[in-house]
Amino acid sequence: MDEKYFAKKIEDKWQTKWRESGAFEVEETDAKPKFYQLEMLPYPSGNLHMGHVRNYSVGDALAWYKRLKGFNVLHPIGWDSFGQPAEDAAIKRGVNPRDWTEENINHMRGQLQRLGLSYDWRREMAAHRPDYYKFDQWFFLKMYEMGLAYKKMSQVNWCPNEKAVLSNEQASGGICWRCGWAVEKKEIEQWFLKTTAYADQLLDDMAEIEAGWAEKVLKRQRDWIGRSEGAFVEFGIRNSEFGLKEDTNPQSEITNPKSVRVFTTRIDTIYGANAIVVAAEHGIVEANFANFSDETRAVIEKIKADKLKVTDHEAEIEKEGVDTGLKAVNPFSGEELPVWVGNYVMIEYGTGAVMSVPAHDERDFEFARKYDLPIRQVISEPHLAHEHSQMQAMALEQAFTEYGVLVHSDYWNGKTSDAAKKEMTDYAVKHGFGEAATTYRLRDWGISRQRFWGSPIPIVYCDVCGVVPEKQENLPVLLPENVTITGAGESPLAKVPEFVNTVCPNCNEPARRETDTMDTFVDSCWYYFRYLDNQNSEMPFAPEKAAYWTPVDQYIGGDDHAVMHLIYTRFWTKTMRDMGLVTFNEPVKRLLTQGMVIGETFFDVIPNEEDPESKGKRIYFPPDKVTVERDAKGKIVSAKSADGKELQSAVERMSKSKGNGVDPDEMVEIYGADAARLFVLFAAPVENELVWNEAGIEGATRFLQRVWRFTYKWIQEGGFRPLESGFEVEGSRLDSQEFGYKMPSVGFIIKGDNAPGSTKGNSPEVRKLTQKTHQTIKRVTENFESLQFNTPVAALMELSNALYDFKVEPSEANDEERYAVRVALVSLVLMLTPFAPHTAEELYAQLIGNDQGILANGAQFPIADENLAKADEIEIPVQVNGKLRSRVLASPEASNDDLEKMALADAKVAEYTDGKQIVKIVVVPKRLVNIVVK
RNA sequence: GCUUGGGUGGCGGAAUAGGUAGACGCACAGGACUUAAAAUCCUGUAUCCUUCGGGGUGUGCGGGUUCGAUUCCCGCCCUAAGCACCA
Repeated sequence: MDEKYFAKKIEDKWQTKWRESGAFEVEETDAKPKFYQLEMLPYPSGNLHMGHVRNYSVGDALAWYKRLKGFNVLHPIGWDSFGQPAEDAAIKRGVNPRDWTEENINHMRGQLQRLGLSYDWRREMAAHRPDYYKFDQWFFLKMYEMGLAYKKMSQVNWCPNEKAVLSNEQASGGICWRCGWAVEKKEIEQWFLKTTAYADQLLDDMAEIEAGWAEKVLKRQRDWIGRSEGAFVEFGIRNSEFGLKEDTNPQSEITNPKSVRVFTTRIDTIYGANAIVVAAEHGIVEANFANFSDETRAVIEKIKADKLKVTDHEAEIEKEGVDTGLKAVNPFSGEELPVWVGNYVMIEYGTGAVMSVPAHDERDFEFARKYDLPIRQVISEPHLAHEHSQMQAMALEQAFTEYGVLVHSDYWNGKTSDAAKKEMTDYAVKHGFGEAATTYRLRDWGISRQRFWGSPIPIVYCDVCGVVPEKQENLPVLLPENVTITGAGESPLAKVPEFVNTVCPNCNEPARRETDTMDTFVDSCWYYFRYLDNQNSEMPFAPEKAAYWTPVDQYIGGDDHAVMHLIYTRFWTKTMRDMGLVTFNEPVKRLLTQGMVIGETFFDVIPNEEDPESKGKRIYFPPDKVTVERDAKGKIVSAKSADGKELQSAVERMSKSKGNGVDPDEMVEIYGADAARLFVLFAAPVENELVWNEAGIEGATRFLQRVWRFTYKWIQEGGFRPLESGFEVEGSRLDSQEFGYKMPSVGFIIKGDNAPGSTKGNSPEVRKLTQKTHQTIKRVTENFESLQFNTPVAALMELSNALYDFKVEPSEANDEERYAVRVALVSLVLMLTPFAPHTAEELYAQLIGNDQGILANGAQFPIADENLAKADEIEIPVQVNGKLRSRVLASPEASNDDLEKMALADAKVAEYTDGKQIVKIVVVPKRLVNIVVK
């Protein structure tokens, strides 16, 4: 054993050993319970960043913990390797996206391996390889068969100059990223997956995972799905010349060309309706458009045009509208209402038409204020109901959106909102002008992308047969090689004749392929099922393998994926269940969302007034090129660039472009993988943001070195020489029931009823150390079970400090002392494994005298012995009137009476109680005594 | 604007279930070792007062419940994230 701790040396050694022995390679077995530990797979951008390091360090710690707890742990990794950056690199630099991606994967795989992450590398998958995307296509065809994939018109961002479809990022700010032209919306036909068919299941099945998912994630998903219960109500149209051309209400089953159907969650407010407001695209507008005045038409055209503008979602859009002159009839009151077009009504949601009730809806209120429409209160707070019913009009300052009691509502007066909602809906149904309805915010998932670097959608267009799905046996539909990608034009594949021109799978006549590729979120929907069976060329995976390994026991990733990815993959699982591939509803039992890693940034803001496009843009400076002055508290006073320019600073998400990224390779080079990983886990709770601070990592190194030095000293100075008397000694490993894990030998093993480690020991020091050992085991175990990673590191540091406090020289230590140290040290090393596996492996090897490795030796996570963890004496604080005045030492078994007596007998306490009347004494067993005096 | 988290030393953060606030680490200061430095080891470090025994205050602010509140309740302030016309 080296006297000094050389991180690089032991990390190389153990990484090689693990690889050669296949230490983390697993297969299905009934011998152990399974545990599927999964982390979100990286996009192969070229370099690992600290966010990855954090994510994978947490996952690896859990994987190791579960292994040491006797589980058969599946811990795989792969690559989310389709996507825009590869294509952008191809456009900008003319590289082949495939080569670019493969190179990046090779580099990043090396980075992961240098971190010593315990993956089963045989199971690696990459989305861009045909053996994977073949099954994206396989799934698409299945969904097409099931009626879950369909085509419809939909909007994309469109650059009229480049004639190219842009992603949201490329259209950021409403201008094309390449040429700067104003981006427009354009309607093209695209493929959709029917996520809405599972809206209710996506909501209701949350009950199954509530215990393991953070509430904030579930809440965001609930909001995203946005189920609202309400009613459709039909308003007759009095002077509509043409009526509706067709039923424009996709969710409706009642069609009446002479009416407008609205969706409302507040049918109880219907007597307060002052208008019907419809979207500009609504059928009733189209049908009567010719009859409208020029001004009306102009407003409607403007509203439509505004909707095609790409805007940043920041600014609140001012309400705008126009009275069409059409008249609707409130089916409850018979009152005639004007029909308006309003820019705040969305054609995509509900029926594209609302009843405007300004008194009880904020948007309608704002609209009514602007156009001076009447505002009538029909819901009142219960205690004001009588008063309100006497008044004709109420001057409301703002909309009253709460539930209450109905007023000015004829027959329904006095009813509560709850009761009225139900009864009025029933009434509408009975009279044929309405029905109960549920609507969702969730839209079907548009998966068409007009890009090259994705999985081709396996559809063929035939002049004879129409839309024809490719045959399963013809999969994969391969991406062509050697395509020049320019970024201009509709879809890169459309310009590759060898790809486009094909024959119809149905009639063998010439036909054309679909040239759109799939959204990369498709790849990440089911990748973790591919790990189970990544060589399978017939099926995405064998259902038996899924039955063994899935659902995923623990998933870890950033909460930026709380909605999209995690909803899509839940949706996908439900379709796989309906295909008979899996038998459960939910793919992930427990989800841990980790916070971002952030760092200080320095930048200059462009004040340029003349060029409005670049105004306000930030130019970032790398922190190491910035001269920073800080005050005594460490706050930045000033920051200057090399040429003396005053810079602003902030704390932001790490990224290359901001110059505040930290290179994991550099960290590993300087401090070692173990120290870097240990620090990342120790620095902050996983859910929190982690502000990167270089200084802290030295603390992690220091801790590992302390453990190393202690072990070295005790081994070198004979602390673990055979015991001298009273104990049976063996030369090989042996299970020690007392400790729940194997206590292997360094020349000795203790056995027998009178072994000192199985008692508390005789000297106070030994008792204290033994106690600390078992208390630490208890704490660390509890922390792992509740997914805390910073506190167990603190506990291990305490145990290490306790060993340093144990002031006995190894050469002079007696059997009892040496045994206690050994138990503490082996426990410490085993508990350190999840955080610093290389160091732990090496220390363990030194302690037991063989190099086979922790897992091969069958070592397990230590188990705490409650009896040994218990303290002989505990300190009981004594309060007088709630203020801490003294402490007394008592046995943990001391009765309340004993504690009370001891407290009263205490001299310090007496100072505060003398001459006062004792009103009450509160005794909390094992906790404290509080004496209340007057 | 709405929703949900979060406010604890110079900093990151601890504190089962209402029961000793500040574990552990960083940073800083002092000491030991050394020719010296680094490393290491030891000591101290919420704050104010102190006759050095100790005492007062303190978990964003104001109130409440309780023998006792960082923890529970009410009101407010600040902050981060998400959503943003979803009827």
